[in-house]
Amino acid sequence: MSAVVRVDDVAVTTLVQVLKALADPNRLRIFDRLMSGDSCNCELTEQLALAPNLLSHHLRILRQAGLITARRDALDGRWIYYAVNETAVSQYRDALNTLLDPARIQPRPDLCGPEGQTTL
Amino acid sequence: MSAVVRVDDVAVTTLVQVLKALADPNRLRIFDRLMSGDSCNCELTEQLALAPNLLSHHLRILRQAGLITARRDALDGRWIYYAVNETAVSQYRDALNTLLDPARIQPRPDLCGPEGQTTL
DNA sequence: GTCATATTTCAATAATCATTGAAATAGTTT
DNA sequence: AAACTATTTCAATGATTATTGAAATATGAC
Repeated sequence: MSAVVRVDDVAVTTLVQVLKALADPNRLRIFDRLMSGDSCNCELTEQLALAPNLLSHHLRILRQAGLITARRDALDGRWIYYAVNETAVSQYRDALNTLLDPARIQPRPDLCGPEGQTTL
Repeated sequence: MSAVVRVDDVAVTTLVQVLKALADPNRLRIFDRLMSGDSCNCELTEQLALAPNLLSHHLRILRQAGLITARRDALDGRWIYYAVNETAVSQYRDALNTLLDPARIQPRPDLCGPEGQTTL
């Protein structure tokens, strides 16, 4: 029992998309900022010293990965607030926890090379 | 107290390198295979249906990110076994756990747009 | 030494992606 | 309506990177 857990079960494609979204210095900083609370494009533009259109590009990638969400200001619809998608983030956290779980590391006595034949 | 934790503290560059290393379908599968025990190039070539030199390329990136290690067969040095670097993986797991920790998500009443002015 | 094996490195191509500046969209104000 | 504002989309460029085939390295067998 306790079949070997493979990441294929957790959908490689989805996980790769999330990892790719975070595997960029600018996006990692954007995401980390959003963990400290919602923010709009203009605010991030100031804090991170990036062009608004570049911000918009990175925000879209984070959104397509499901990491963040967008909503318009209730009083002035020109502002768009970005926020961390808590449920998705928790889900991805669990997936990465499984992927990197040291308990999953298996011993390997039957190596394919000559060394693996010694105990046979 | 409880200063806002930023990922800058955990070295953005290192984390990006690790995320980049895993943000590829082939490398994610390679890493997941190695979680099931050490393996050599030839074995991965079969299992993943990739060219040996391509495997070698991806294995190097995983190694440069600190995720895996390499050692030669004790009896026949032509074989090279790759294995997950347990201490590094645990460390990266902790870092990602912090990055994606839902408890870090902060409320944001003072939004930069008009909506944030309502309660003032 | 030569030959065979496991793997890596090199060089080139193809694809992906970050960045930039200009134009377009959506919303507000007057 | 026009003028203004926040943001996005578009098109183009430059940089990175995955992939491929050929050559090189390293080790062991003869």
